[in-house]
Amino acid sequence: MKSLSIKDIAVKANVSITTVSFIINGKAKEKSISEAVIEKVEKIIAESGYKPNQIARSLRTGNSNIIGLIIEDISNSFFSRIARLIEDKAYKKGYKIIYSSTENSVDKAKELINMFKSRKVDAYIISPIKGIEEDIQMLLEDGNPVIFFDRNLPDINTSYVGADHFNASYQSIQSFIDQGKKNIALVTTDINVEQIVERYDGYKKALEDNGIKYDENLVLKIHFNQEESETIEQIKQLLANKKIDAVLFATNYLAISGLKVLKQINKKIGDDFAVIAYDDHEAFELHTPGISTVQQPLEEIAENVIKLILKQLSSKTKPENQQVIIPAKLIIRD
Amino acid sequence: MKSLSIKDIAVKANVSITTVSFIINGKAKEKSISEAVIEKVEKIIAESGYKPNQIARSLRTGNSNIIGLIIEDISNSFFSRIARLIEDKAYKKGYKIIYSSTENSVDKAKELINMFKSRKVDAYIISPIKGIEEDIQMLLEDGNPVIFFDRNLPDINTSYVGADHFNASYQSIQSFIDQGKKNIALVTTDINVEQIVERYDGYKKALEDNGIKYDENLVLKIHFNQEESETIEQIKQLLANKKIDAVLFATNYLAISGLKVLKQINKKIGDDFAVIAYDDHEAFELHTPGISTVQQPLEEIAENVIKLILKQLSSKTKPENQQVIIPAKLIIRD
DNA sequence: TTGAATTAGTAAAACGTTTTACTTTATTGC
DNA sequence: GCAATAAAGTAAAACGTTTTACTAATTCAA
Repeated sequence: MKSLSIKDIAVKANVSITTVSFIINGKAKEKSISEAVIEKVEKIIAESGYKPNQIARSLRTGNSNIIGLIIEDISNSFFSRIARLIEDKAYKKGYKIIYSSTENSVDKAKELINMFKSRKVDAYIISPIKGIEEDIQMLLEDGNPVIFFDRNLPDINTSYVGADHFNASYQSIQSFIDQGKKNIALVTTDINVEQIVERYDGYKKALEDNGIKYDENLVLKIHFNQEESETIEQIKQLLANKKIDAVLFATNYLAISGLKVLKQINKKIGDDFAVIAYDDHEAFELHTPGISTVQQPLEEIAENVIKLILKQLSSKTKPENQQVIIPAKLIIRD
Repeated sequence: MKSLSIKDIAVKANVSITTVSFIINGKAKEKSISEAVIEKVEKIIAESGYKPNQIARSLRTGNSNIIGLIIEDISNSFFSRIARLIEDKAYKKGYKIIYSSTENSVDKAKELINMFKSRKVDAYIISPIKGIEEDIQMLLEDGNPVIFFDRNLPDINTSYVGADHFNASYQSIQSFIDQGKKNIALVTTDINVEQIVERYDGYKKALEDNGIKYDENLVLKIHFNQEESETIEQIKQLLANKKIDAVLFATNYLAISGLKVLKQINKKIGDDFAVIAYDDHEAFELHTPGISTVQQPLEEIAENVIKLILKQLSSKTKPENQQVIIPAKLIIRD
């Protein structure tokens, strides 16, 4: 019933707790424990199915082999895919991931940080939101490895991995223009984070470079956690503007709402109306016609995040902060 | 730098550690600590930002306020949605969720169970796979609350929450037949779990009840973790059979592969060819025409799971096991 | 007035590890 | 033959809490 402790093993093997601990932690050689004792203890451990209590271990060592992952919403496929990739890669290095969603709420984000802190996670991987700068700053000051991905907070000085949102957005608009589009709309959110701003800047710059005047009526900023029905209503209104011949959606869920609108108002994507969505989604490939998307390099993002985190975890001194910007890929479908 | 401990607070307040502990845990009244001391200590705690070390707490109390959630794959939208719902609901009751994916690997599942065990999670919510019966049995014998959802293991005697897969499948086929379909295919997986078997049984029974002969050539069992390209190839082969006038896909990712095939071979869904997918997905609503689906009652499943778990956690004695079967909803789209 | 009960609080053990500093015995070098 | 070194192992402190059992001072009841 009661689970075994190291003491039980020590008693069974007739050695001290210390000895068992050394063996468990692979320090037997270095601490000169005899081959015979090692074997005996290992046999007993294997037979009894003893597993060290990680909580006691964490309490003593101060680290947990757990990395905390804070994202906006696990049910968004962008995040769930990246979470899965990060989980896989961390797992292979002996780290576990705990993840939790902020739902874009500053309060929830702060609570999560506190929860992770009091659980002594070894590192934090965060897709941050505005308003938690202070909390992050404290983590950094306490010497915790913190890495941002997908989004960055300009005021905070830490490593970041993300796609090149500015260029991806720029290229999307450029491709519209190359197709001869003149009235290009942008549906984005009012979340005030760098990556969203960059997408917006790329949109503006591409227009400007092509001598197209920026028209504020063509930009729709959706409030970040309103009901989808309201979003749909607003997009419908935007599209009532018949001049619009192309739309860039700045996130996949906005694009999905947008596609629902198109279906409702029976507007077809084709030669005279084009759409590009940011962040791929299974629905886009299946859609008829296929929806062109800016595909974020999920695999590379996850790879780099883990690489940077592990580097920090294994080095005593804090390595230089790095900003890894990975090009996104524009996938043209039809 | 170093984070505060209860001792620091005690020193600052000039009281004993015990007193601080009582106050933190809301036992001050009951332990007759004076109002003045309570206030003083609470003020110091608030000002210093002290947060109890949950690890030490867990070590001492033996519970963690964490519930472990084991699912097949967090990047599958069915699981990520349900995870999100469970997370939300648990969170409101003061429980945190740690989740991790098994990827349908028995080894990984066992490892996860061990990891959760050594981290002393208070309860386990599992979408189980065949092959982990023994491990689950051990958890149960040790008195851990364990609840299955989505899938059940017949040999294990514990609570379960899931949709009524048999009837959902039966109704889907019945609706095909009502539309006059005669050659109805089933694309399913070879995972040997109850819910998949039930979907298959529902298919067979509906055919039988309508006097249609079961034709084994119309049933395709996809190996559960093969490459998608292979799956697509196999579905393509199946659909080479021109007689087929309806297909039920037993999971959402199979349906997605199926839709990709339809797109490739340019086969249209319409009067003479119908499709129903199990488990809804954003892509199905957006698809033109809309894809009919069996919608699992995610909200209710999550609700019931949490309700049962919390009931077990709050009662000393283990409550009766319950099997909660919730009707699924067939959504006809076009 | 005294013994019991209440109030206000504390000391110390316990949870299960890791790790430091130590002991004892055997081996080596000269 | 003896000091120094190596080999094999252990006792006990520490990590930060909770909780049990205790003390001391005050109040109460008869």
